[in-house]
Amino acid sequence: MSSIQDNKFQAIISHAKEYGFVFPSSEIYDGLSAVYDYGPYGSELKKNIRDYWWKSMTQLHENIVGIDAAIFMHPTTWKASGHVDNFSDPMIDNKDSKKRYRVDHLIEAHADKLKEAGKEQEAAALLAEMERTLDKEQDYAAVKKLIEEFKIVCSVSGTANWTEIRQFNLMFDTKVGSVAEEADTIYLRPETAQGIFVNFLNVQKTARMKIPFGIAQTGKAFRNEIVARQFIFRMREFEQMEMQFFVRPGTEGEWYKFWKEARLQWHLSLGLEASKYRYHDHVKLAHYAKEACDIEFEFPIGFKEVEGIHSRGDFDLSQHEKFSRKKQQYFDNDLNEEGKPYGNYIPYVIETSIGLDRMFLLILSNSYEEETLTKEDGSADSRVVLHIPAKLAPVKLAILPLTKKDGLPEIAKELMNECKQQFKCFYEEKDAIGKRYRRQDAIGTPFCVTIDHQTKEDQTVTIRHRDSMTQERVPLSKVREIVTQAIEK
RNA sequence: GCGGAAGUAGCUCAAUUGGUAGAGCGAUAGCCUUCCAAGCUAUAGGUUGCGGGUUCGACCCUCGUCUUCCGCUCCA
Repeated sequence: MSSIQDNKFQAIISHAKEYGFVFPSSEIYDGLSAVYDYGPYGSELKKNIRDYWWKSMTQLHENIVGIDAAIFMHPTTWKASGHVDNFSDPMIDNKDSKKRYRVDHLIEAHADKLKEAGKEQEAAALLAEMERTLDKEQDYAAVKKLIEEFKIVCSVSGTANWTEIRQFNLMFDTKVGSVAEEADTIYLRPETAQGIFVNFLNVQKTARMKIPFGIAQTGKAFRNEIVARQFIFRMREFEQMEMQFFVRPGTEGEWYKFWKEARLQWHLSLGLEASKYRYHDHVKLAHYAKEACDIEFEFPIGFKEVEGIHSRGDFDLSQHEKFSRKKQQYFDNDLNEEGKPYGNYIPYVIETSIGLDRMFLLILSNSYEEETLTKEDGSADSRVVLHIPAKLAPVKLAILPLTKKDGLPEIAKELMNECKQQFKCFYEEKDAIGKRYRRQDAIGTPFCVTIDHQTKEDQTVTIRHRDSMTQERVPLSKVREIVTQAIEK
């Protein structure tokens, strides 16, 4: 990462705070690491991105419906999904090499060494002891002792200078039940997907969906990241926009291809440059995946994942069928080549999963520009402008009377009342007009309308375009239509 | 988690060898009525990150602590 890009990223973070897009969480208490709050303009932008996604999924696709599942889910959900077992391993660090190990891997590797050296009994004893202390009792002090007794050393530093054993748990947990002792531990969901899977049949039956069909959901998810940095790119609390698409087994390949292409098109539909996007196909796949790729975008901090498309097979539904003992099958009435119904099966799933906060950062960082201008008298000038796509901009139209006298504010307020029904407007009569334009540039408002003395004579106003800074004279009565057209484009 | 650097007004920065904090911008109110920031007046805003120590006296020296940034480590 170059220092220029680095500075740009810092500038964007500062701008986001200064203009009410993103604040560090709990800032007056020195902040909370890897958690951020969205301010007045940030929450508008975020909502607009979410709405645009939601509409493109559930309104433009007749075979996709939405749900809003709870963040709390039955704890068994996460056993079924693999999150409990696969992502909560005890870890230990070697203080000299700074290398971090999964404790079970470290001990198993040592046992293998013992076996190679012909000390079968010792190896067996070690593994048995690990099973008792680590897996059954989860007595980390005893496991640490075990490591010391067997003089297990780090393969890099060769020392046995270990930290305490710590559990790096992906999931946050909390207690359900008002009486503490009787309370059960439940988890804050680490992904929204499982809320869709456990409701698969509810949705399919009540909305009378036929395969292939999709279920979309947006919502918060929580992950205990080991290192959380890079602003809102990696947060402990974040929002996902996910769509799980259920298909007949055997057709997953073509649907994976379809969604891989369709999702990139969605990004490009916002007018973002294709050259800033690329696919990253996964070679090493997660435990649930058959095929997977990321859509990456060139952020100021380099190419980073914004969205993932995964072919999950029937892993999730099969797991839930196994753990819940409830059939998760779909009866397919369509006829196969032999003229018979396809019959019962567990559908395969193609997942599209995009991080709303990452999309927000994408829009923000890609929109940000420090422009150098030349004034009419030849002197240098500058402005900071956010080229946010009009349909996503927090404020669509600023209504500015040139002066606050002579009846201009009255006309402006009339226009305000007309337009605010339709889209977000901002009214301001203070300060020089140039200064007001700059303030709107800084929050990405695509249009400014100025009411002047001529307006009183011929009912026209100047409309000023953010990106080009050009102005045109238009009838007052056309303003609402012009803005509406631009944001629906 | 480890190593390095930094914390003074919303932002950018001042404050002579230690002598109880200032400016510009920004904000707010008013003046001016002007189509692309930086005209005039006034006002608000700081236990100098926090806590201890040294000192007659600490933004300044010292110790601890917290936070942020950079690098390493980890990452579904």
